[in-house]
Amino acid sequence: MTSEFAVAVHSVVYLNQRQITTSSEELATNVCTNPARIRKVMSKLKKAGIIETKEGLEGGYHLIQEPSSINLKQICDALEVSFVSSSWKSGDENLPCMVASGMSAVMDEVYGELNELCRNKMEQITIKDVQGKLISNRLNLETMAGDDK
Amino acid sequence: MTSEFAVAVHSVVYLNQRQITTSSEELATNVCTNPARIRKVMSKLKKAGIIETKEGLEGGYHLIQEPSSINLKQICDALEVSFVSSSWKSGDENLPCMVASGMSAVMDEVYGELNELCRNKMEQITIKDVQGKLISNRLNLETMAGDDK
DNA sequence: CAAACTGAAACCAATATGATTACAGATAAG
DNA sequence: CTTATCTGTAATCATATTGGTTTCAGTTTG
Repeated sequence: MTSEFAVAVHSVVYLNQRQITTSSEELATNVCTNPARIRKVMSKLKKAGIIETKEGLEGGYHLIQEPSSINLKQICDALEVSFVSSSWKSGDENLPCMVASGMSAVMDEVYGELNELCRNKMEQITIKDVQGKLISNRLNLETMAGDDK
Repeated sequence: MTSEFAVAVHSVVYLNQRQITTSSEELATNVCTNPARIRKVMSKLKKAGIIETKEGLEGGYHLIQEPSSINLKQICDALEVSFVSSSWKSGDENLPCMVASGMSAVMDEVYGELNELCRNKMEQITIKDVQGKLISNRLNLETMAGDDK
């Protein structure tokens, strides 16, 4: 699976924390990738109405939705992410054997179902939830460190 | 995602249809891949107790479970398949920013949950079900062809 | 023991993924 | 109205992942 989804979620969380218009370069530094990739991903989020962009001097990206109303399904749909898929196909449509000619279609159906399942799960997680996970992970880490003393 | 899972499911369905000990070469021809890959996948299914192998002359693979009692979770567990995952990580653990340092762990958690979801779904589909899908797809195709006349 | 198979590893080729570079178009500051 | 700074987008390059090929030791049967 491509990691555009991670880039997008990370960027949105960062934008939510910054609260001000942020350039692709600053985002790239935080995400640890390059500005062009950030721009490619963010332009899709813009088309989906999740963020707004501003070109020119002092331009960049900013959120236009509340973190509690943005869910991860909106993001994966905006990017047309496929969580489960495979480009390699087993068998061959033209072989005179039901198994050889039909299995790849059946597997595609299976992958499609799994993908739907994932998308539905993503609908239940918001950016606010992700921020919550970040914070609780951070607290756990600090607690662990404390235990060492 | 790697396509070992497709190779395994395809092979098991074929074994179920053949009912006799089948060589890696015959399986490779049906799956459209090479015998070495078949052997690599099948040796894992053997360790999981799904198939039996026979070395030497007239050797090969055969099922040792009923198609209705083999589910796809058994197969993906045998292969240690990860349906949803990403090797690329956003951010960097060492950056002094909660988002940059913590997002990749959060995304890994998310991917892990999705993977569990997929594995649970796979538990509900048996090899017999897959064979059923194959047959119904085949029937649909024939019906479509009939409509054309 | 000879033939036909699996098991496993090393190596090669093709494909997919991310990085880099470049440039046109937009916008704000002066 | 010109310049600097930003996005949007595409082309190209580098690297990583994935699947294919080859090889050989070990097993089993005739």
